[in-house]
Amino acid sequence: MEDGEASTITCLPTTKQNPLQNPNLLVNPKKETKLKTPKSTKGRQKIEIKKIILENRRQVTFSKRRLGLFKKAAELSVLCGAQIGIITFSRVDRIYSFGNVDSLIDKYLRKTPVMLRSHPGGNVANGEEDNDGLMWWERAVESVPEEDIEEYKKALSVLRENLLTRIYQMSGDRTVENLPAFPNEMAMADWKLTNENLMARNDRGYAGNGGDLEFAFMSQNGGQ
Amino acid sequence: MEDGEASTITCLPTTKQNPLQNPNLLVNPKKETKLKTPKSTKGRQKIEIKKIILENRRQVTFSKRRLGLFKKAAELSVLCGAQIGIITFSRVDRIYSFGNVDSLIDKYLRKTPVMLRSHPGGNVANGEEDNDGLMWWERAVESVPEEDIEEYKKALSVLRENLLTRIYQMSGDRTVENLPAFPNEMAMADWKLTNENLMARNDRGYAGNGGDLEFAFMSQNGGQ
DNA sequence: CGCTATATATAACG
DNA sequence: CGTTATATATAGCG
Repeated sequence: MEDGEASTITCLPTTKQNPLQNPNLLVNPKKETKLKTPKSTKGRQKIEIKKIILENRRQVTFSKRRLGLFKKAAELSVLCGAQIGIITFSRVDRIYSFGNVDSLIDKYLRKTPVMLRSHPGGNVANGEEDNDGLMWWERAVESVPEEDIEEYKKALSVLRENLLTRIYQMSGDRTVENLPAFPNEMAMADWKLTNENLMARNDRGYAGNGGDLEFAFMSQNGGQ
Repeated sequence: MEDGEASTITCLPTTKQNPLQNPNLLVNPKKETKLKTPKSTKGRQKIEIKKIILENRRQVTFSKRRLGLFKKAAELSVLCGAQIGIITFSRVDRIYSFGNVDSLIDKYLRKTPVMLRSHPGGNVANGEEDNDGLMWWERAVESVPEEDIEEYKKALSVLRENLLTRIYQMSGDRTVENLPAFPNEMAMADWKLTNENLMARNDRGYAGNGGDLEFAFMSQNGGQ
């Protein structure tokens, strides 16, 4: 990324011309005797996407790629005006995050059906706002009337439980697109196949699947 | 945008013969008429990391890059055994997530210092476990003794408040490396350094819908 | 969506 | 951490 020149189209040979060509390349690449290839490095080698064993090497890779990932995220974020958040836990539980994680988490949780399910008997979709148009979980704890505190406690508990449940409910990866309904176990462990159709479909499309949509905090965007 | 600086092929390859030159270029290095070798495509063009205006184009880019991002994440996840979660909200609030988001969110929230700070007077670092080695916020709400319920409520409230605060406190990106206890701002600076104003609008006002609060707690690294 | 020509990301190696 | 040689990701287009 750190190119130094904003080269637009200029009158240059379309192909890379490199003044700093490698010696051996300048020579006739064809016939070669035992002249050793002075290639300074082997360059980027193809690697298999399997867990890197060497602790050390893995660490390095983690650093590099994490940075790369974040960079990509940043670009995507600005190119398309999207909000992106990334949370990463290294093996030692060190947290590396990117973006307004907190904000996104909140947004995510709100849109996630799980929370709704936790609601102590009530249909949020019906708009069961009590106070200032805020949903029960949005209200400050203090505002919860004493008589409802029991329910509130229960709700919180269930919420956490549900969350945890869902956690173990799936492992591998998951690429779920939006959720008018419940996150469907979908494609996960696909990319394990190879780095081919890693996350393939999943995009666009499953709007009325399960149909067990019980929550409706859906965004009001119409959209595009 | 389509534009084109059509003035592309006006120049001749100034280079001396590059042995590895593109075939079509090899054919006629000289001024050419309209012989069919128009290079099927212009190939990947360098783009500026600025918000893409054309709705259509942006959509395409979003799809492609999102996929790429997720793929990278998947690879990183496997290569180094790290847990990665990505949440993405498109402009229209469509959620695209990758990984065990729920799990990570939970983990994230638990490790967040904010929560610790929210503890009604207590130093978690000291290991103030009450019940089964669980921290107060890990215990089911029901397990909170009646006499502590007030404190508990208060704590929850503060927690929420802190979260909210932190949300607005920062924008753009942040790469915080977590610590067992309190977080410490760091890497972010470097990141930003390397990538100039890459990110800028990770967060736009989505304040129009009555409450975009989020969880966030402080960013205590006051020290730093 | 699939292609192609390039822009980028990075595995190896000081 | 900086370099180098390659493996990948993708912008532009049909």
